[in-house]
Amino acid sequence: MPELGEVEIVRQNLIRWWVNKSAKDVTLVDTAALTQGEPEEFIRVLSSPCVGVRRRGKYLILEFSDDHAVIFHFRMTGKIAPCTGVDDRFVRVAWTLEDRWYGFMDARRLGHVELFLAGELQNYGPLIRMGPEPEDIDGATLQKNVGKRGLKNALLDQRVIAGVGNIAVSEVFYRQGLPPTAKGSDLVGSLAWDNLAKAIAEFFDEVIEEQSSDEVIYLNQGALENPFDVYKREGLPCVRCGQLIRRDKVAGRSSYFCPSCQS
DNA sequence: TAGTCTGTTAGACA
DNA sequence: CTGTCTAACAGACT
Repeated sequence: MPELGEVEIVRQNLIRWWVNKSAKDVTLVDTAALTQGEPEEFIRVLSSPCVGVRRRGKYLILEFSDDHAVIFHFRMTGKIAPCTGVDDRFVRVAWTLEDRWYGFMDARRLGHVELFLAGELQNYGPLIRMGPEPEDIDGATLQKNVGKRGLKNALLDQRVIAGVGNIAVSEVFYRQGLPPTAKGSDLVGSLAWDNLAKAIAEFFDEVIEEQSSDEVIYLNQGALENPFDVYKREGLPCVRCGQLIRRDKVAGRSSYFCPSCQS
């Protein structure tokens, strides 16, 4: 669930499911999922009471009562959701809470989990370098962090602003009328930057509002309906002007856009 | 069938 | 500094 909104939904779910409780039946199904820490200690920590769940950008941070923390990163296809048990398809870590099974599921196995002492978190590079959360960043800071480079490339850089992914870029650019190839230097005036910062935060607020559920379903995993305005809508009419949505590769990844509204 | 695409990101390279 | 490419991996789609 790679973008900020989906990770936040998982955070809120875990607060309901796990905080002030202890998991049982903790099983590291795929030892390769654990990229920092020893399996035995990891299982012991996950079995101790969970005292808090935090999020920073796309990183999910679970705090446990014995002064350890566990960080999940879902990359492309990972998620934490209810599951059937250790034999469920794609399950990499499984556990029970109040006799119900939950798991870290990850079809592509690009995601991972890491074990830390609570005090070590402040030395974790990705968190140290991470830019401000969308709800905290102002236009001037965003402009400074982006500089003059390609806007899409910059926004995907987690040091510039936390949590933005490829979907958010397409959707926010559409809402702001920006072509996918816009440069930082194309955005003139503090108002334009304030609006961009606001649009990013609003996009994620809407995702959290509209997609909250026990299991986030990705578009390519059988979601009933595409909830986005342009993302994955190549060849379909723009909802504002009727022109056909196009897909171009920008910064190495697909950008969906309306050639008329975004020029 | 084989090739192409994928909601991420660190690291290599030009 | 900037941009572009790749690998890590595996499933779904054309």
